Amino acid sequence: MKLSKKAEYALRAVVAMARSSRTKPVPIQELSEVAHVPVKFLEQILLILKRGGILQSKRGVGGGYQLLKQASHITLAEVVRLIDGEFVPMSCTEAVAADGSPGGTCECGQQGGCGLGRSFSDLQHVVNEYLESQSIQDILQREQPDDVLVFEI
Amino acid sequence: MKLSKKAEYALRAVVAMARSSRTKPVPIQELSEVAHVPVKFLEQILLILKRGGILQSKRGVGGGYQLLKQASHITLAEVVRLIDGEFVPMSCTEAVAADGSPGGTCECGQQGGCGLGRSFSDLQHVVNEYLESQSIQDILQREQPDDVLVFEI
DNA sequence: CCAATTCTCGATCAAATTAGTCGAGAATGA
DNA sequence: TCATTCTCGACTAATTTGATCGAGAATTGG
Repeated sequence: MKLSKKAEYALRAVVAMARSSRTKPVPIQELSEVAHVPVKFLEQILLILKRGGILQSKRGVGGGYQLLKQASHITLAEVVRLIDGEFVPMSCTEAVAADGSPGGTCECGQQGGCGLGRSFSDLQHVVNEYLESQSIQDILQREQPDDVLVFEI
Repeated sequence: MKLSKKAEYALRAVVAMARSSRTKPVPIQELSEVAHVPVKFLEQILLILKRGGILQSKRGVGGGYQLLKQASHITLAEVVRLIDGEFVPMSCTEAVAADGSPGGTCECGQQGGCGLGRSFSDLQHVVNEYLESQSIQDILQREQPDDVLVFEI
């Protein structure tokens, strides 16, 4: 019941990019150092974020990655969903439709959604709403200024 | 980012036991059928729940498992924590103390807790509070009476 | 005491997932 | 043309997950 390292690294990378006031692209190599993420692993991650419309890239000298949107318009949910997929706490939540109406049959054998499915479906919504509510900008504002590592400009 | 099958099965088993009005112990075999969980796997699970103080067992003919507490006094949190351990959404939340005071150094390199750690620590609390708030009795009340399978008495 | 029943428990196992690496290649700019 | 930097598919090692197996110990009924 936790984020994958990949998602955690993705968040770290996006936060690090948002922290920098630099307008030039950041090479993977440099981002890797600031965010404490293995280079080749970060490579994969940034590619996913790019395909997901969060970043843009530029090749060659002076190239690297840049945020495509403002930090205040990128939510935790967006990043996490791209990497780890939707948060689904257990199999039976899938049988419960958004409006609570009966869906398919749960793996547990009951039809129209079981009590556990309903309860965990509520949890799913609580979590999603929280992740949607938090932007990368919000994260920056909760950092302690004295301990933060920023790119050199 | 989801419960293990083990935790899901544990919840199903506890809910099934709570559903039954029977006062005699339920054998693993029977529980396995009602809860749709493989017998030998369920065996392991029930043992954990027993050691965790949720169930009691009795051997021999007429033996089986029984809830040790009322359904209204068993929370989802209790069951899930026994099987899957504490919900910790990411590594950096560990560096944030319960009161928000600076803890150790995150894996991300920052000291006194990073912004991500603080935000996910909040999520952790939201989730824990939800799971603590929901009892097995609450789950029973959300079942649809017509579709539920109960033990024969 | 014997046999059937039922829990106990450690070992083992296959498949899936996770975390991370490698190396070749394509685009870009100087 | 060369250095730089992203692109991308393949690969691997370790871990976790989801089970299964089999021997054994307790309990009850006869």
